[in-house]
Amino acid sequence: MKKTILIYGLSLALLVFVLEYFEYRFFIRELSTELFVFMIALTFTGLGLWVGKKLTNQTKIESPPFEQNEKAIRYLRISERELEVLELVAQGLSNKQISEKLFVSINTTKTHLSHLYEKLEVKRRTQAVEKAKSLNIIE
Amino acid sequence: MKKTILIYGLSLALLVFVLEYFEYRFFIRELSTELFVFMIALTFTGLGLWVGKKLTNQTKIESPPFEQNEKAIRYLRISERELEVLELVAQGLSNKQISEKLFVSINTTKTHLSHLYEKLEVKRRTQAVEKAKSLNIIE
DNA sequence: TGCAAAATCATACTTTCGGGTGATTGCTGA
DNA sequence: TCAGCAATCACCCGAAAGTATGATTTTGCA
Repeated sequence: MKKTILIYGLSLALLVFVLEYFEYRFFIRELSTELFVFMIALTFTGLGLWVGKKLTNQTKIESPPFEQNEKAIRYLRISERELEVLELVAQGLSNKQISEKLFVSINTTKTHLSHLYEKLEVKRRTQAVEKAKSLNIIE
Repeated sequence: MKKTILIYGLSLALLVFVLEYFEYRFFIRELSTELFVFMIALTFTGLGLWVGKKLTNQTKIESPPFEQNEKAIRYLRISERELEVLELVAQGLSNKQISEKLFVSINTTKTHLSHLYEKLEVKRRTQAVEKAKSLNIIE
């Protein structure tokens, strides 16, 4: 990334110095204004594209980011606790294991799950996980 | 995408006309050459970045490719039929539904599943789906 | 302060899953 | 040709999951 920025800066500086060196007035009078502006614009659009590509490539390789769809969660009225249960279900835990992890009874876990099924409009835990993932509610 | 290109073209044209209209020479003499070039360069670098972002976003949304890990399938000795069952499980279907879809008895489905659990070294269908996805055995 | 959610738990009942065992058929490679 | 595997099915049992209903406590917000 630093390299990218460096190259970009150097290109910019280079352009300025080249213009100075070769008497920029000459260019301006020989070529039309439009053409002059065009050249700079095109060059730096290209540079911008290139820089953008470099940057996005790097950031995308470094971190494939997951952003939770909070709108969906709010819209479906899924509570904090329900979300916790959902995440554990997605990890393949049984109701018993979930209960132990959250320090509640198995009945509580089952209640949360029932509510989740209603809200997600599904019948089984596997479907709940599927749907939640497709809605970006869980990773 | 067309919109993006359109906006880019319009911006470019706009710059030219604005310069013409306001007597570009005035600007050039008032500001230094470096600054003038800088402004155009920065503007169009920004535009380039923006255009690049628009374009890459589109191409990336269009093609999220999935390539099945056949090596893993072979290594784990997962059969054709088992894979079919696995895919349906991942879609959240019950054993009964899977059996109906594959035109076999529920017992057959259960047998396939048992074998899958052994091969994937898991205990439950949710875990099987999890593991299979992490191994790129299924989408 | 008071109400509506949310969180908790219980009991009872049904359905689905998963494990174990065993059997038949058909294909394939040594 | 025979061993081995894949695919099919059956039966049984216990565990896990899911449904229904009802109750109590906590809590956030108007």
